[in-house]
Amino acid sequence: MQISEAARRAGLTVKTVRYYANIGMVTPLQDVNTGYRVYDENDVAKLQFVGKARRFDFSVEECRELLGLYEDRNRPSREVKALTMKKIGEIDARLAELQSLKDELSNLAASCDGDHRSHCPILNALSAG
Amino acid sequence: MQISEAARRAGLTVKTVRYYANIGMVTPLQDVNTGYRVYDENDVAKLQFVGKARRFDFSVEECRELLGLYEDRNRPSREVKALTMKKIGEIDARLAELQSLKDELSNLAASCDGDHRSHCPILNALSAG
DNA sequence: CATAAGCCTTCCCCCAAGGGGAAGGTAAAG
DNA sequence: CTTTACCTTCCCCTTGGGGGAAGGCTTATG
Repeated sequence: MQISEAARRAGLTVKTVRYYANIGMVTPLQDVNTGYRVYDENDVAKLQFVGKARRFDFSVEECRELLGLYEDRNRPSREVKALTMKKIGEIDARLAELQSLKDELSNLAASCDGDHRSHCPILNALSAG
Repeated sequence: MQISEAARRAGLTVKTVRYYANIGMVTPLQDVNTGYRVYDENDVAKLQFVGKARRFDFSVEECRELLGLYEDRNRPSREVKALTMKKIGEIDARLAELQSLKDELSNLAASCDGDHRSHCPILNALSAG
């Protein structure tokens, strides 16, 4: 099939699929005459896999790694789990960071009247050394 | 003072301070002879303000807006509060998204033995349509 | 036959928010 | 006089593609 159908079936944009081909992540055959990329079922499966992993916040490089593990029928599940746990750790760290930011901003917002007057504890806090 | 001292006092890198000058956010005077940027106390205060707002996850454009409000002695505190509430909303949305991702990944990780064998529910989930 | 539609290709610039480093000017100190 | 430590501009790099130009292919229609 052509790239647009592969993209549609994987739930990705054509640009994205072409990008994955360019970086060597999902590499279809290429028609010698037309230069068109030709995707098969296996390519579509890989595209879906990567799309899903991306939605799980795995980076493109991590997706490449997962894809390698996915294609290696004999890899230990340990490796996949380790990558997943690492990602969970990163998400945890980001959650804590964002929660802390939210708490501080909430405190500031609560202390600001938010009316027509100019007095503003938020700006005061931002400008305090 | 020169840019390195301004950067040091604001807790920013020289690159960052120069960048803020280039995009017109904190614009110091420039020595006609040497071409050196010359910062005064007010510039440093603005740099500190922006640095703090950036740490609160405000984008550079939002910082520019906050800085405008900060410099307008007569603006209603309503405007600042609105920007802050908007940012809190964005953080909330990201928190929910990350929490959901974490839950899903945690479920997957829990179902995977993570041993030397190749059976891996994580990969199976990623490859499932 | 001409041409328009609808695919496809490569190529280049764009985003945020700077980081890294080269090439070159300036100033103060030894 | 030269070293050292500043400073400047300029350009490429990052992530994960998006937007669009210029051009090639095939097919359908007038």
